Amino acid sequence: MRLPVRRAAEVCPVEVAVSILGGTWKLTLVKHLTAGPLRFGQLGRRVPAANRKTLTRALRELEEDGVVHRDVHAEVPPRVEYSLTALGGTLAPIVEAMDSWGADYAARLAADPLQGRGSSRSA
Amino acid sequence: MRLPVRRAAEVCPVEVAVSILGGTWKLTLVKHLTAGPLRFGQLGRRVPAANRKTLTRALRELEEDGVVHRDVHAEVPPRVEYSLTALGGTLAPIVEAMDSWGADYAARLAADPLQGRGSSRSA
DNA sequence: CAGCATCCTTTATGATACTG
DNA sequence: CAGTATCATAAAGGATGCTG
Repeated sequence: MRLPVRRAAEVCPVEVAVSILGGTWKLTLVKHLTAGPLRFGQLGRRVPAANRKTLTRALRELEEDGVVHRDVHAEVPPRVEYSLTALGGTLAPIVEAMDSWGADYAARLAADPLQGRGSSRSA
Repeated sequence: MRLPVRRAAEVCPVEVAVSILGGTWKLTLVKHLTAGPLRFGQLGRRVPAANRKTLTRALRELEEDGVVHRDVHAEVPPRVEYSLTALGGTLAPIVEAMDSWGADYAARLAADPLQGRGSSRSA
């Protein structure tokens, strides 16, 4: 459903960013990683609504897109640390802008529960 | 597939923004409307890759979410103008941030065509 | 012109259970 | 612990044709 990055690039630069970051949980994951590297389980506890498979897929795609680095430690039990790449670090302004906009939007919803469609899209 | 806004709000503010703006074409439409109101056909010509139905749906959802205003003129032939609401106008920083990030990303791709997955997601 | 109706395909996301 | 495998489902996005 999401545009391939190269095709998005032919349309509009914003669409490139959307195709890489638009997936559910992806920007939330990036946001949490902004504070520093986290293990798979730690990320999972920070985003309980996402199951392991979904989480794995999102992280793999972010990795393929060069946003996230995956560090597998050869230990038992396994330890896998995720961190932002240099490119991923450049997402900070986007994360901040969307975080504050989303917070404002949520505040409006709370103030006027009748506004917006709110439940027209499932999970 | 996309989270309902209210559920997203329980997870993370960034997820609220993603649920509203994450759909294909949506941020591109907002970007074009930043320059001023546009008619349906004008928007379509600016985003030729999206067909009428997809365009209509995206605009309706943006309208329901309070980002876009739809102005139907009682004329023949019909004239429908889309514009940003006040709330939609507050998206400018996000649009700018994602536009420049996407442009940088596309430039990297062009410089090193082997990087990224680029075609792992269809349209 | 700006849509809507219909039908279709893809795939994102999830539930659940198993494994090195 | 950090996954993978399998199966299921809804919904996003699209093609095409009709209409006030």
